[in-house]
Amino acid sequence: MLEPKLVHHASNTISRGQRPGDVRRVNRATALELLRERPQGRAELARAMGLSKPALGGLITDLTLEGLVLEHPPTAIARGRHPAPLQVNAKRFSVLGVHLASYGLEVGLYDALGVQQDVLYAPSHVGQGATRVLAQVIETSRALMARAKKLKIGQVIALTIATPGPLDSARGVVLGPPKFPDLKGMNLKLKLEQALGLPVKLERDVNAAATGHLRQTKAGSFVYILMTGPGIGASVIINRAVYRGTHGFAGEFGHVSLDPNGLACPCGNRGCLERYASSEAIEQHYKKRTRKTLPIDEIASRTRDGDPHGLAVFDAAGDAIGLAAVTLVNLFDPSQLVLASSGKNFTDLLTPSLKRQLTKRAYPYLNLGAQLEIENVTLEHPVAPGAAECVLEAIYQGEITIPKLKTEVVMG
Amino acid sequence: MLEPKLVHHASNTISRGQRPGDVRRVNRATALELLRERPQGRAELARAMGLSKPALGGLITDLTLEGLVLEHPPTAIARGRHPAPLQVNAKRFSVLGVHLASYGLEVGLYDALGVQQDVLYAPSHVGQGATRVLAQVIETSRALMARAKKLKIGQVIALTIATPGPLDSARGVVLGPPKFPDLKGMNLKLKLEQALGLPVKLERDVNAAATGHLRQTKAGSFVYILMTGPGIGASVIINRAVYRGTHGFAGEFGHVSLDPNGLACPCGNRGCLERYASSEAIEQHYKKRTRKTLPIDEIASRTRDGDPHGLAVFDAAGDAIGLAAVTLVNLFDPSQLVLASSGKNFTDLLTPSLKRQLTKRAYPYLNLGAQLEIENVTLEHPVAPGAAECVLEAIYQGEITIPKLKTEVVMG
DNA sequence: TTCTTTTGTTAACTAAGTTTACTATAACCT
DNA sequence: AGGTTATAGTAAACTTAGTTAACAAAAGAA
Repeated sequence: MLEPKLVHHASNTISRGQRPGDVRRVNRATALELLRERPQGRAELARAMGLSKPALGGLITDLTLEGLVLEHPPTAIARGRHPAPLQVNAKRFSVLGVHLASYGLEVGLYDALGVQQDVLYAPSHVGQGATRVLAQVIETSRALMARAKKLKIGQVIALTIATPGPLDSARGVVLGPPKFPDLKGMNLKLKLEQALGLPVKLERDVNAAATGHLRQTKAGSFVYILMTGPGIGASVIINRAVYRGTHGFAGEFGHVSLDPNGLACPCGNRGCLERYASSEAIEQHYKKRTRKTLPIDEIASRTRDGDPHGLAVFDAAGDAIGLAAVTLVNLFDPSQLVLASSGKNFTDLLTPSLKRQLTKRAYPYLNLGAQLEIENVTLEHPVAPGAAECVLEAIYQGEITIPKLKTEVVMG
Repeated sequence: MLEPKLVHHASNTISRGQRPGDVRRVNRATALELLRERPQGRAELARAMGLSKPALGGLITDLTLEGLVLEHPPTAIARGRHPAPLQVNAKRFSVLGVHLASYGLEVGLYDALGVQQDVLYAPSHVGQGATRVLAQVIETSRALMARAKKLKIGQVIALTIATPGPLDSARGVVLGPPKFPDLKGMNLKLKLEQALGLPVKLERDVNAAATGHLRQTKAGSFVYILMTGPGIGASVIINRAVYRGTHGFAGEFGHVSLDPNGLACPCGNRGCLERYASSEAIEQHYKKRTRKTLPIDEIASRTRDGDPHGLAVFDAAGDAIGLAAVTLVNLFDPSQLVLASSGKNFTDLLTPSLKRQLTKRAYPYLNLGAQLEIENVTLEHPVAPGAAECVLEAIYQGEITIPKLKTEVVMG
């Protein structure tokens, strides 16, 4: 058995001092985040941030000079002088969001606000070797970048590639997974950066999807659960940031064991949730009951039409996820559970039994399970836009630098 | 069934702007933390914090004027001018750490460095009603404060009371637990503040113990597991801070379910870890095997002498904790697992089987379980000093204000 | 037209850093 | 003994990025 030397990544907690520059960096990022949520005037933004109007004014002047923020003519709202709405310049630059899944590849082009402008899908070459897969990713990305030039949109400046874990996000190396071993050990980040000439971030598919969800919600802490074919992954969001754990492996929800003597799982454990409640497991259970091999979408659609076998298998899967979720709630105490699936969403079929288990078993003494909010994500492709959101976040936080505008303002 | 309205506490993530004052607050706290770890000179501290020497000098001048930091005559170390060692003034003030357990009460007196100066134990009055328990806590604390006056030590300025959860730490209200219902609904914080005239913090016993452990370790993220009589609680430490979850209920490790159809637990779930592996469960299992009713300490001691029944029951308990820990590792990916028990430590008897389960079942693909570090805490009373550490942290971070010195320096 | 309200800017001030230069020690080496 | 070198701490001038107070600009209301 190989024994990879695991590296600790979680913020090394260097007790460092702060300087005035840190203040500016934080305020800059905060201002951009708030403006991305909703365009607004200087005064309103200053209030939202708890800063004085002059301080915020200066910040905006900087951002405007960099071309990141645009000012529009005032619009009538209320009494008094009308605010000049500031908004993030959607065309200042653009990014790619890449979703490399075992079943296929999706590359999307997104403007600076994260709105999709173009997208390309490609059938999977997984199983044909790492070189082939890598080439496919590079080709598709280049194709999209070529098409981007014809659109009136800012230059592509960075990308995130999202793929199933485990990964070493910091170094950009793919470490697995057992079921998708082609890329194992490849430094995907480095190869892509060299081939495309752009900064690249590597991210777990679930974390990307959850990051995308952050744009849609105001909740600060939640658990995002993504069901993709054979797997069930979770992303734990704490204070609006992905919680990664020491090695970046946090959130392996699919391997919560429901039965220590249950079915063996390639992960090495037994009775893992994935074996009972993943899309593939649901398909298998349905087949066992009906002798029919149907894709999950079809099973879901029949279930909505009242198919009792469908109801039974979804109910059982919901029970299983519910049991695992009880553990999750006991350990994390999240405010919300977000359920997503790739492809047509079917998680709403899981929620009744899931909710039942939670109500019955998660701290009933305090009614915790009953009060837990459950949200179903209806997006069919949550990962690629989420990947885009990951780079955007890095860009707006100043981790990735934005190339300067040519029309630079020079002081006389 | 009562349905308490749960309040979300987890940092409300108000996207607030930063000001220069925030910089100072952070740097001040960081400097004190580093000095608490080890006395050192200005230059060294400046390097550790990444600040310039003059900046740090100013910070120290402030702290010295407040009496929080003392400067000692230089001591020979190396070549060049010798640094004047700065250290936190242990006698500037003192605090109380209170551990209210179902089996008894412990109140300790700690100096500003967290070193115990005095301690009082009292037999439990739990079961005799909330008023009685409260009176006992107040009496014992007053007694210790009276004794403190005779010691040459700073004034007692605050205290933390640690008790089993669930709690509403922010408001200071005890919400449970099922097994220790006397105080349910009482605002312990408020009552103690009124009776003792000091700021009071209420904290989960496990969180207090884990906070205490933070002083002993450099690890940034770990899970601290505390076995107390009937319960097994965990405190999740992320970036050297307790992770609380949305309502402050994170870390209910004892209620990870090992078997959805297992033994019923008062928590409402079935097959909870506590029912298999708590000290009380171990005692019961031992009794079942041997017909002897012995306290856990005695069983542990016999096990060390080779008692096969003891070996068997500890092994089984370690297996159970190991299974639950696999889930914990899958979800949190901690760097370390810290095991503690109140009373004579016996967790070393659990580690062999625990480690075995982890190695076998926690991400064997990446050898995660095998590489997870397990640490046994040998302290017999980890909670009270941990409680003291909680207040100290709050004080040094500026959340609790330190009364001014009488010998105030006044500018001419 | 004038009043009121709200936005955004200007000017002067404050907080808390940084850099550069200097002084104070102390060890080491002729 | 006295210069050299290394290190610690302080002083002065400067920089960054806030704050407050005052005011100009814009727009609806009286």
